[in-house]
Amino acid sequence: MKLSRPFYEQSTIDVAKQLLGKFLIHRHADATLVGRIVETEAYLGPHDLACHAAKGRTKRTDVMFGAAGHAYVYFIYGFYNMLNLVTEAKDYPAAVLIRAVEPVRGIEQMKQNRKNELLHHLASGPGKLCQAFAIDRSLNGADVCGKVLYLEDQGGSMPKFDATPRIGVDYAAQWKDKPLRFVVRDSKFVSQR
DNA sequence: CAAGAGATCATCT
DNA sequence: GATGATCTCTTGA
Repeated sequence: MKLSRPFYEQSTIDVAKQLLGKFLIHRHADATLVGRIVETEAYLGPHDLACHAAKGRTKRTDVMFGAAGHAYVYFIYGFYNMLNLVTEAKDYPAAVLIRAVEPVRGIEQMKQNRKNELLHHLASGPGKLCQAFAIDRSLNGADVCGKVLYLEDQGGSMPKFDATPRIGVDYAAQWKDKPLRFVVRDSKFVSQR
């Protein structure tokens, strides 16, 4: 069952937790790429110093201020794209970063995209995931309740997970230690280093 | 195995 | 002109 807009309109932390175990699907060219989400991070809004929107509304963060259920894709370090899902109400800038998935379908295509044969190196990090799933800034602002890029609940209970501080946000003062990163317990497909 | 550097660019000051 | 929600490779022990 495809996740619809109201799912993304919930509180960002709830969305981040509930996304664990859901399936990310990208219908791209000939291939359908599918992965099971095993790691997410919540970026809570304008007061969260680790959230890009803490610096205000700019061209880059504009999508986060829009309606829930859209993709916020941005480019960083000159190399990598990051995939986020916009949450909460319109004009409230919050999002969930998808950090890692377990490859399920389209694995051959992912290996080609990544130029890497090892299953647990295909999408075990936000930059790798976008490479494997052929996600770039052309998808920024895309509706994830549509037909190209979307998420599915395929049943089953929510996996057991741990909450830890977010990665790479040491600059965020008192926000850097908040347990807003959620990882599926015992998954081999979470981000590595 | 851990640590460090380099790659490379959109965005903001 | 600086910097970052990263990854890979190289180095050294």
